[in-house]
Amino acid sequence: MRYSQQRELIKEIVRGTNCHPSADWIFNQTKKIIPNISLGTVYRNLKRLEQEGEINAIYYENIVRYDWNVESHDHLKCTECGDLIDVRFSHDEFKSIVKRKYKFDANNVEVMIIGTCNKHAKYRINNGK
Amino acid sequence: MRYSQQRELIKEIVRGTNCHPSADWIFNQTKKIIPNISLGTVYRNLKRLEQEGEINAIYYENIVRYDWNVESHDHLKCTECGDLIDVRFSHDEFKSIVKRKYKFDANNVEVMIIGTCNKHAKYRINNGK
DNA sequence: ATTTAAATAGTAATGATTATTATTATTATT
DNA sequence: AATAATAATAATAATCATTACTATTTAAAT
Repeated sequence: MRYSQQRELIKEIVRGTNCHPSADWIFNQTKKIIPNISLGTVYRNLKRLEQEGEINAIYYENIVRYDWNVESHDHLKCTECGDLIDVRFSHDEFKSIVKRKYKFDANNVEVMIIGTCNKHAKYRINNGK
Repeated sequence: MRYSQQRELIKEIVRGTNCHPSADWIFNQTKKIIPNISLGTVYRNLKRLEQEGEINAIYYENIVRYDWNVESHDHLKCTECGDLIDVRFSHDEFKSIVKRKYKFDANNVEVMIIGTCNKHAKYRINNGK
């Protein structure tokens, strides 16, 4: 694969944030450095980087989000602020259950936990200092 | 809510299949009965039926799929044929872990297991009769 | 039967993503 | 270093799922 400064920048941006950004957010960041970069370039390179295992893609709802964390992991999605939070569960039990009961060969398990994160707790208990 | 034959038909169609259909598939089925039904009507009613808990929506990738099964459950997605298969796991452990470690209140857990279903097994072992 | 408002059909608009194409830039070759 | 070959880009159009809009129809209350 041939070098391109656009692709390097895109990779750097994804690796430099914990916010699980969308293509559009990444596009806006890249424009600050390369003002005439094209949105198609961002999409093409994100897909490419994902295929090569350089970054991770999260497919949930109608938007693809990207993640520098390429290790197998799961997410908490807060319905109040939309944030995604990385978590890690073992999937071995799921894999062995579906193999045994359904003869289904699992490559990947994606767990999305929907709820509200600690920023939005309604009733805080004051335990004193 | 006022009666409409369109909505009744849509509900019947979703409840009458195990194929986790998209809005477009449902639209094509309804057209066989009500030829001039509108795609917007299908989308509007699917959303409505979901909000009322009459049917279930599955948000994965860039398409919404519907399911008559409104009990909490999970899915196996076959990358060969695209089929979704219903499975049921307990989510209690996940919920208690994220509550304890992240102070995250989980309402819902969605597990999607990606792999290949038994229809596509390459090497069948013949154990004899 | 008349009225009222909810629901529809038909169509336009939106938002995310992908495809197309002429131009530009990287890398290999002379 | 100049040239050639071709991969990658910018700019734009197209696509696909979904939502919004609006005039008309229809269920149901009076």
